[in-house]
Amino acid sequence: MGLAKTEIFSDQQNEIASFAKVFGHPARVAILQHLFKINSCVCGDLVNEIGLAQPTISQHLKELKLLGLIKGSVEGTSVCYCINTDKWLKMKGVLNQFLNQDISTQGDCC
Amino acid sequence: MGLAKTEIFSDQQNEIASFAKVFGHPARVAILQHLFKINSCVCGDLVNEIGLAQPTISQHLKELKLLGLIKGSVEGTSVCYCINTDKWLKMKGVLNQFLNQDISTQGDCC
DNA sequence: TTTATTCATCGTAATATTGCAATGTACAAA
DNA sequence: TTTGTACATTGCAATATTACGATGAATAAA
Repeated sequence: MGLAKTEIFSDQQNEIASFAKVFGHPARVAILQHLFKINSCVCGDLVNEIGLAQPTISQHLKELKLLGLIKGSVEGTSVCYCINTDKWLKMKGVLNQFLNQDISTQGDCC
Repeated sequence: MGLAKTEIFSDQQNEIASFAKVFGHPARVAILQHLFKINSCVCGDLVNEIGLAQPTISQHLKELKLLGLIKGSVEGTSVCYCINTDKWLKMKGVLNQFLNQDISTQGDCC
C-alpha cells in the first residue's frame, strides 16, 4: 500500500504526524536550520548550502511551503524563502504537547 | 531513488530527522500516546486499540523499538511494551533544541 | 532581441513505506 | 500431546519518497 490509513486516527494524531514527517528528512532539517541561522530570507544559495541538486531542493522547499512552515516571495530572478513564524510557533506547540506527555509518574516497567 | 543522502548531512541533522520520522506516522503517534495514557506496560490490546491489522502493528512496534523509544518484554504468551524513558528524554532534548531555535530577533521578511 | 540566470515542473528510476494474508514460533491450558 | 492464543516474520501489492536530468517560465543584463 504505502498509504497511511489517516481516517482511523484523530485530527490531532494526524497533525502531529504531518508536522513530524516534514522534518523527518535531513535535507529539510538543514534547510530550516539555515533559515534560522542567517536569520532572514535566503535568496538563492540553498543549493550550494545543502549540496543536493536544484530540482531536489526545490521539491523539499515545496513540501515545507505546502505545510506552511516557510514562505517564499519572488525577488527579481531569484526567490526568497523565510520561516513562517506563526506556523512555526503553532507546530512547536503541537509537538511540545506531544513530547511533554507525563512520564514522571512511574519508571519503566518492562 | 527513495534513498536519503544521509552522508552529506551532519550527525545532528540525521538524528533529528530519525526521531521526527519515527512519529511521522499517526499509528506510531497513537501507540506512543496509548503507552503514556495507561502509564504502564501494554500487553496485547494494542491491535484492538489502534485498529490496524496485527502484522501492521507489529511492524510499527518494531520501528519504535529499533530506535529505542519503547522496550518490550515477553510475559507468557503476550509481549508487554512500554516507553523507554531515557531514550524519550533524549529525543525530547534533541527535538526541543531544534524547535526552540531563536525566532525572536526579527519578523518575517518575505 | 538575444543571452544568461534562477527557479519550478515534468518525467523517470531506484528505493522506502504501508498494510495485510498467510504462516511460523513460543508458550499455556486442556 | 493437542489445541488455542499471542505475537513475529515472510511475502506481496499498492503507493510514497527521494533524487536528478531535461525542460519550461520568468526576469535581468547585454
